[in-house]
Amino acid sequence: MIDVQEARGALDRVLELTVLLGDDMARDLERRGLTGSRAHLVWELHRLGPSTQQTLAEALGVTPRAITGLVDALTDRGFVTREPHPRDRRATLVTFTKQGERAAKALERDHFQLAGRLFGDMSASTFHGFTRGLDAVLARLRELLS
Amino acid sequence: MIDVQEARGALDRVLELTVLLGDDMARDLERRGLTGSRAHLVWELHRLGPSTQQTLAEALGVTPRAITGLVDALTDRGFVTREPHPRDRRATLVTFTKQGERAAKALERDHFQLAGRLFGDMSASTFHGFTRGLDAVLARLRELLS
DNA sequence: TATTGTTATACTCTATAACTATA
DNA sequence: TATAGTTATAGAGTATAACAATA
Repeated sequence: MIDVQEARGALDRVLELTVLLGDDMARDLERRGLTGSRAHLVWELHRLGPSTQQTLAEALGVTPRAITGLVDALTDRGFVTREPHPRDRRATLVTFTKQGERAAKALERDHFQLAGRLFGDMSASTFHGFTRGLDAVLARLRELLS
Repeated sequence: MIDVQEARGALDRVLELTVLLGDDMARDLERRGLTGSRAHLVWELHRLGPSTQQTLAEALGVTPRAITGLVDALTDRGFVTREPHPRDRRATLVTFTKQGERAAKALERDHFQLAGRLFGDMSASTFHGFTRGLDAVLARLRELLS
């Protein structure tokens, strides 16, 4: 249905969007004293509550070893602590400090704010046209990757 | 105009799109023996023709030191060579080998193919609704980052 | 003096493999 | 035996700073 050149133009703009979005979010994270990977851990910990490093490894899709490094860095910077697991002495429960809690809530606020900035002023018809196409592309991509 | 929760849902799906797109492209690159950063250099070199490392540093938005590392890796793997600059003995011209040329063309083909897979089967109205919203979001984002 | 690309050093993120303590 | 998390080691990407060769 769609011309190849037109499709390519759309893909290029989608890729530009991913780059700019990454830049914008990295800017926020730097202000919060977080890198992308550390923020991802904070985000998931906020979603899951106090968690073992195994659980976090699965949530982030990285090895347990990578979690050790991220938790070390977040501990050094005062965002989280390692607490003993109440029923398994092999495991630790990664837990927010007050500062970590505040940072997680700030990420949440930044996220809402960004959503508002990107879409808040859009007309309903433009917005729904966009999300309709977006869902179609997402469905295609999930199919390609499965 | 748009509800905050709806906007957030759209942002989440855009972020999911960036992740899946990254996964899909990384899969192609691995097949070509390239990492993301090295492929980016190959892509720009294809666009620019034989270039100094300074030029590539500006094109990729990284420091000259990072280019040294990428060119070292691409040279070791047979994608590019460092040729003397004809008029400036300080500089080198990074130049494709036959293999590098083939890889660049393969990236181009993969790119078109991905565009076709994502958008090719889309109805014209869905496609144009999508690109209209996409352009609006891009414009917003450029504004935010400027 | 300024520029090109390098070496030196450091930080971040990631992986695999071997190991310790515990289950 | 299996699991949780560590140490050891390695590779990739990036940055700043000091330096050599050349402009």
